[in-house]
Amino acid sequence: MDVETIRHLLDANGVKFTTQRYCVMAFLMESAGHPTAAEIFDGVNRLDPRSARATVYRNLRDLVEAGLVREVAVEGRSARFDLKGMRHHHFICDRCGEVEDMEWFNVPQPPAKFLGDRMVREYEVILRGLCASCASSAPDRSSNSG
Amino acid sequence: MDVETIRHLLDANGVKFTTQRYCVMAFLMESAGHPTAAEIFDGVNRLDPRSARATVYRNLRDLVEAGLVREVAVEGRSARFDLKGMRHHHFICDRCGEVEDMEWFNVPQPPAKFLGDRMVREYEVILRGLCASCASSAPDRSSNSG
DNA sequence: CTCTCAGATGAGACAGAGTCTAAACTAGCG
DNA sequence: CGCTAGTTTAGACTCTGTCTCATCTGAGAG
Repeated sequence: MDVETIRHLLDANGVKFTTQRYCVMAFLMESAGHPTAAEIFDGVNRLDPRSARATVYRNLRDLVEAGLVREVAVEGRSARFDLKGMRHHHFICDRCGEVEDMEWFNVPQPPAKFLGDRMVREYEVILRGLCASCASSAPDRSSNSG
Repeated sequence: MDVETIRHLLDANGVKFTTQRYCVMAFLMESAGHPTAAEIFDGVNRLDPRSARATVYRNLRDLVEAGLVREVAVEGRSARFDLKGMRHHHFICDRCGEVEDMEWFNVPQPPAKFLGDRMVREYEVILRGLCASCASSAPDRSSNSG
């Protein structure tokens, strides 16, 4: 990914360009799935140890604040991150915890009477179940649940 | 809440009845919102210190497994729990992190072509924005819009 | 290029959430 | 009551995420 593209993205969103921020953005862009902060830290430093853990976390937060990155909350362990580009829904696998993007399909806005005085900024559909690979290898859950 | 009602609920879902599980269920039933594990631990022991922290966490997990309780993940905060009775969507406040139930409204199933081989167990809509009380006291965020 | 300063980084201590273990306990049954 | 499988306890432990402050860096000015 072109350094200048990322520089512009950061700049346009009022975030100062730094090597460390570049690395986080670049990693997120190359990354197919939804890496956790730990995976991002790891991935960024795999190339060359150049970001402290605190920095990765701080930058992730700044990038979320700036609207460039989305944080996906998943039941269980740690937060997962996602470049905020195209709108999409999320599918979360019950078994392996993988988060997959689902192509955006339109969902009716909730009826106004349900909303009351709330101000909706965004919404998405969360689907849960078994991802393709877990579904195909799904034995059963009844024998002994781990 | 009637002890026997909870006993039956647990029994019907293959979960052994214990005082500690009763307390968690009872607390969840009385609880209006979506307490965190820590709040549940706290609430249960406010009556009388009768559950270790590990027990509360384990029971919460067991209850989720058994399908009696739902876990709601919130970005950047600890998990919140919710008695799984009526189907509903969730509204998460950007500012205060509060999770509110939204009355269930129908959402079209995602087009099959998007699903591929995934097996959907359930789905819900997550709405994000400002809850009624944060919206009314919202100063401004508009000076630099994201 | 060099100077300068606001803002960013690094290292590691720290805090909070959640898990694990082994010994003791209890629900449910006969 | 006594048995047994499953549960609870206490607290150490792991992991995720945050904080501090000395040091460093990006980028504009000269």
